[in-house]
Amino acid sequence: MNQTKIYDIAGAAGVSLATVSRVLNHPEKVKEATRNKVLRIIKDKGYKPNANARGLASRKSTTVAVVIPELSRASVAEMIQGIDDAAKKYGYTIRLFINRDQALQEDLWGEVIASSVDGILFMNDEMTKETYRQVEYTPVPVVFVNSLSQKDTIGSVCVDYEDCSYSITKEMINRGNKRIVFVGTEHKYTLNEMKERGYKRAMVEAGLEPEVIYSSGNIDKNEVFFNNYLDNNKPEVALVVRDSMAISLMNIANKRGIKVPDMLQVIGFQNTRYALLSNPKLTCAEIPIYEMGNKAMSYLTELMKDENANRRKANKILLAYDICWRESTK
Amino acid sequence: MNQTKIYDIAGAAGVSLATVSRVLNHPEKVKEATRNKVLRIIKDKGYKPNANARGLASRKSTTVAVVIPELSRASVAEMIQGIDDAAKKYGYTIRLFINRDQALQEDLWGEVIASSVDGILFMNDEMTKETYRQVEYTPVPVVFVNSLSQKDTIGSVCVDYEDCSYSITKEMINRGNKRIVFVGTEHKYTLNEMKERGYKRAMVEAGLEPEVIYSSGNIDKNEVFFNNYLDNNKPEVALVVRDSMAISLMNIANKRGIKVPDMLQVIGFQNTRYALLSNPKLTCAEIPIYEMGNKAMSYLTELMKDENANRRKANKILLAYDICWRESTK
DNA sequence: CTGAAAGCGCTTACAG
DNA sequence: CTGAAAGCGCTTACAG
Repeated sequence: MNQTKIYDIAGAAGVSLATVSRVLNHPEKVKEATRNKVLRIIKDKGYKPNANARGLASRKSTTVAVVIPELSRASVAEMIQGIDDAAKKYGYTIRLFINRDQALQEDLWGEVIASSVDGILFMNDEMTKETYRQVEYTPVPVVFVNSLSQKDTIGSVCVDYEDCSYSITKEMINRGNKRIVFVGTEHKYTLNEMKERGYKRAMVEAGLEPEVIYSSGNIDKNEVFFNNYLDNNKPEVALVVRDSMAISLMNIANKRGIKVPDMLQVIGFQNTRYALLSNPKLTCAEIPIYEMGNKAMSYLTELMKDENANRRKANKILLAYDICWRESTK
Repeated sequence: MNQTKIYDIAGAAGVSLATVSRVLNHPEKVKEATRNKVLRIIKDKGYKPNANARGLASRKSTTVAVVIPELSRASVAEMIQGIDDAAKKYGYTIRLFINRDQALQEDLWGEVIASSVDGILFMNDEMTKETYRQVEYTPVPVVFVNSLSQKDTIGSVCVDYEDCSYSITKEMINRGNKRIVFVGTEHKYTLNEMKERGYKRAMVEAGLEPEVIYSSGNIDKNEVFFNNYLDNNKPEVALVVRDSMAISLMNIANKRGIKVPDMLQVIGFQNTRYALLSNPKLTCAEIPIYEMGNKAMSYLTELMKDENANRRKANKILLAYDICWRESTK
């Protein structure tokens, strides 16, 4: 019930509490014999230093905040897995902040800062000027994950979605397809806009007419929307920003007798488990989500170690993507 | 850069820091005029109390640990969503601990306790004696989520999976089906065992032979396994513990020309988005995952308020489930 | 209703 | 290499 204190360890080891503290934080400053003795007692008693006291005294907490818009997306979960693995490696624990409501972002950010974390991993769907301002005033290092920073004072780890979208589009054009439609989301996301730009660039370069439609994230609405669209259109290829939407589209096409991939090819942008459970299996961009989280956390630990991090130019780390060709393309 | 301290507020308001502290923690003890003045200055300066100092002085941290086996399951994400909403309501923040490796659970638990959280929400796939022992020695309240506690000193919020499985099986028997197979996971999970028990009970009661097979969580392996199974078996109904496995099975059946639901009916146990994106759409148990997280967090706040919580008998809260009949059954 | 003071459990210059 | 002491930023009895 009563947790062991540093005093108890000091007492049992016959040293001062300063020495126990040093064993924990600067072991090289303690004579080996003393150190081993203290270490043994710490282990015996199962002593764990109180995190609050430690944080208060050292002005460090060895915890990082992970700020995400929501959790239910498969990609977010996998990213956090990557973050957590790196965090464990460097001895950090994670404090989760879910920012469901954009309007409340400023409040949330206040909470994050007050929680006295040593650094922040920030994933945000929409980067506004306000967001950048907030981040720049933050007293601890911040790294964007799965978003590209526009300021070179703020680091980010991302994938070049524009380039990815461009490549896929170009490849499909090279394969002889002409009518390629880009399916985005009604709601504007910074990342989806990158994809849209890449698509448009490839189409325009090839002298083809870009065709962009926007659908909802809701499955029922999607089905109505896609049915309507297919009533009047016969695209050869659909590039769909979200896997769930891509699968929805394939299901609708199938029901209408439009064979995938023979009559319509469909490509998604994430390699979630959905992609493998669909029938036919979805071709999609392979985004290294786990690595993104992992790299971002590693990078953040570097910044947290570096006193002058905030004055230095920040890195933009772009991870390589891949394309997973499967059954929904020919 | 330099955060405002409680001293700054006290200075600006012309009161002692004790008064500022009271405004924050026991506002009713402060005269209204003083309180309002202090509150205004707090707001003006954007003051947020340092969480570590607060935690140290009050021996409370207003943070709770959420311990989960992994994050990539859709159900876990949704549960955390529910937890987070309740946490926000009561002013708690969440600290996430991912317990990927059962063997390391004891270490993890040590970390959790050292992090000086006020309470713990614990989701665990396998409840061992060791686990119970750990939990009982924990100095703060613990609530199991999506697991049923066997001890009446430990509270839990769950669904009666056994009953759920029993009902579904019975319903399918009533509809005239005889050959009903239960598809579990190779790896043993406490929850899946509950489902298996319910299934068996219904079968035995009806004088039917229970038939249980175990498959892997891995999609590729599943496909091989299901193909093998269907080579030699013609079940009328498959009850599958995991949605992704259920969908895999449907896809395989489809490819083999086994029409779902005409020749084979498939039922899942979670209502994830997979269920809606499958073709045909999967019939499944509707487990109130979000509510589970939400209720568990609410219950935990009650326990955290109650000094004697650990001496009282704990609640077992069983949430109602539903069944979502869709296209994969007839 | 308010203030002065002790104390929460650590870390880290500063001496030695 | 080690100890005594100050201090981190709060909260909360205790007086008044």
